[in-house]
Order: sequence, then C-alpha cells, then structure tokens
Amino acid sequence: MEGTPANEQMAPPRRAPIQQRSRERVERMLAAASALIAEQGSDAMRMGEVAERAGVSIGSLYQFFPDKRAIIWALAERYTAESQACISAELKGVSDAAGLRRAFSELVDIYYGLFLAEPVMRDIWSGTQADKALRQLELADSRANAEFLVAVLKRLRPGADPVALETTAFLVWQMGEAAVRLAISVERQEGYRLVAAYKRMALRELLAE
Amino acid sequence: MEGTPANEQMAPPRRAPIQQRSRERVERMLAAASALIAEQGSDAMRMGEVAERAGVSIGSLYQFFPDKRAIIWALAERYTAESQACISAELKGVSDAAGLRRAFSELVDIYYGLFLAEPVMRDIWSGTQADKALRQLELADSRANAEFLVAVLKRLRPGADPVALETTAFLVWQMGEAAVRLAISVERQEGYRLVAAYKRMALRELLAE
DNA sequence: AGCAAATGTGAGGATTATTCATATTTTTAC
DNA sequence: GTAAAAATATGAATAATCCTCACATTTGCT
Repeated sequence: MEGTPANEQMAPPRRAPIQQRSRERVERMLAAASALIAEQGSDAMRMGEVAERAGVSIGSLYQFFPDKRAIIWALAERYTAESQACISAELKGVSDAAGLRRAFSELVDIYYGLFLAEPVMRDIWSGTQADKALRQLELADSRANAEFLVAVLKRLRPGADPVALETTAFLVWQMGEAAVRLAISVERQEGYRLVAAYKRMALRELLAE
Repeated sequence: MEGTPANEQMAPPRRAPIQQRSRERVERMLAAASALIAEQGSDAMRMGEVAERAGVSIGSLYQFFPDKRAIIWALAERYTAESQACISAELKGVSDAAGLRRAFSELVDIYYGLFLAEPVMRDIWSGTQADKALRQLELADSRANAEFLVAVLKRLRPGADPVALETTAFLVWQMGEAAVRLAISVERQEGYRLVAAYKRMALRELLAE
C-alpha cells in the first residue's frame, strides 16, 4: 500500500516490492529521499539525486514509486501512522476532565516538539495543501485522531449531541495542526505563547457546556 | 511593488511598468493568469498560455514578473489588500461585546463566502504553505488583521496584558483561516457546522476572562 | 536445468520555466 | 524637430527535470 495513495487523478500504479532485495532497496530510496528533504526541502529534491544516494538507478526508483509525490506521500504516511499510535495510547484511558487536560497538553507538546525536531515532517506538512493526495491523507488522519477525542468526550459528556462532538473534535484537531505550523514559522518565544494559547482555547472548548 | 515580493531567496527583480501601455499589458497578464487559475489551478497554469491569452509574448511576461510564483503572488496581494480594507471597516467602530459578536460573525461569513465563490482565491491560499513568499504574505496579512482585533479587545478589556491580547488575536485569526480552508474542503453541510463551531470557539476565547 | 515473474538499468523523450540578443516604441534632452 | 536614451516587445534557443521504455539481469519455482 505504501507509495500508492488511494486517490483519484494519480499516476499509474507501480508494483509493490515482493522480494527481500527490493524491499531493502525501497527502504534505501525512502531513506535517501528523507535525507535530501531534510537538507534542501522536498521541492529541491531531485529524483536523480534520490536514486544516486540510494545506490539504485533512476529506473528502479520509478519501478516502485509512480512519481515524485508518491515518495513524499510514503514518508508522510509513516509519520501519520506513528503519531496516530501515540495519540491513541495517550487518550485511551482518559475519563475525566483533569485527565483530558493532562493528556491533551502532553499531546500538543509532543506534536510541537516533533515539528521542531524533524525537518522532514516540517517540510512535508507545511506543503500539505498543495498536493491533493497529501491533503487527503492529512484530513483522514485528522478525522481518525478526532475519533479518539470523541470517545473521550462521550465519556465526559454522555448527554451531548454526537454530531456536535464530532465537529468540535475534528475542528479542534485541525486547529491544533494549524497552530503548531504557525508556531514553528515564527520566533521561538512567540511560538511557545501561541501553542499555550491554543491549548487554553481548545481545552476551554472541549470542556465547556 | 506589485509582482515583487519583498523577500529573501527571490528571483531577480524586474522592471515595474511605467508607461500607460505596459501598465495595461500587465493588467491583461494578471487577468489571463487569473482566468487560467480559475479554470485549471495554478499548478497547471502554463506561462506560455498566460502570455498567449494576454496577447503578449512570453518575453514580455518575464519583463514584469521574475517568475511564475511572482504572478501568483501579485494576485494574492490584491486579494489581501481588498479583504484587509473590508476587515478594517467592519471592526472599526466596535466597542462592546455584542458588537464584536456581530462583526466577527459577519467577517467569518464574508471570508467563507469569498472562498466558496472565488476559485482563484481558493487555489492560491490552499497552496500557501508551499511557497515561502506567499506564506510570508499570509502571515503579514494575518498580523495586520489581528491588529484591528487587538484594538477592539483593548477597548473591551482595558486591563488585560497587551502581549496576551496580541497572541490571542493572532492565533484566532490564523485559526479562522485554517477553519475556512478546512470547511471548503469537506462537504458543504459539514463545512457550515465547522465554521459555526469555529465562531463559537473564537468568540468564547475573545470574550473570556 | 529451465521457465516465468520480479527486478534492474540508463540513455533518451517530452515538457516547461526562463534567458537573451535583437527590434521597436516612447520619452527625454537639446 | 531630432537624436540619444530609456522603456518595452519579441520568440527562438537554452536548461533543467520528470518520467518512459526497450532490453538486461536476478530470483523463485518445478
């Protein structure tokens, strides 16, 4: 599934690596792409350079990735899968307001920290909107994460309208992504303030009514 | 100034149109670009096509715009200037909570409506993050707009910490842009709910404490 | 061994942003 | 009014890249 965004308007699909050999080579390709993105950004990443650094031919690259975007998509998918697991774990046991406060604050900090520490993630997700497939992945990810939040909210406010909870959770989550992206693109000091303000704002909404 | 983002890492600057003749031609270039973006998106917009549709040579295009991004930037700048005037007018006289509620709600509706109605704006601002210069323009715009909000907040809450107000206003504004972009990329029905939820969330924050 | 499927290769096709030497028009200087 | 200077116009040619494809090699299987 990796490297093949299930999406309309995509390039012709490629074969998935079956043999051990090709699986290892695909790993090298992704590693090379990751390194290049970290160094120069995904826009400046050249397919020829990825192939060279991975020690494979340009043809091999295209054997497994239909086009340049697919490589970036594959990297993005790994990040989302990883963070989704983390989010699920953090929110799993929460069942009261204090617990939500703690877990939510923790999550935002982790997410913010990830963006600060991972240039690749920063690059990929700041260019999100330009790419239909990536945008789709982000929305799906956000919805999935919002679900965990909805589960918590249902425990906290059993009487509330489920649709309203969905909406709130989804919105809060997307606002969080936007807030973190904003925070990393301003001075560190101001970034902290913005993230803190977001936490207050989000928790006020989540715990209100 | 148009067509020349004041920014690092930009292409060599071009001459500004001085004579009547060239000013009209530049207008035609921008109109052609706008039409093409509306039809196919800025990514699919071809420089040659812009020139052809504007009835000028490809060389003339590059006489006034250093590169493709500069054309998009020039269009974006017009939108921001226009909406900034609108925002300023709407918030100018607000001096109580009820007034803020009304004006803010109005502004969000206008902004949401603009995005729904203007394919060019939608295209440009959904690709924002990918382009450094555009991102810069967006942040500057957001800060400017937040200032109007800060002015109102200072009237409403004279005792509050100015820095906190700045932070809140800036964050709320950016969240608004994110919320509207989110709203237009989901089903209409859900979009409405999300925008409404954003309004509640933002106003709760703006009027709190 | 021998066949089929999977994988590997890199020169070359195709597209497109951008440049530049040159021609034309407008403004300015006298 | 005229000549020099500045502004503007042009499009063939350049350059940079993504991606394809026809053919070579390796692996898995019987």
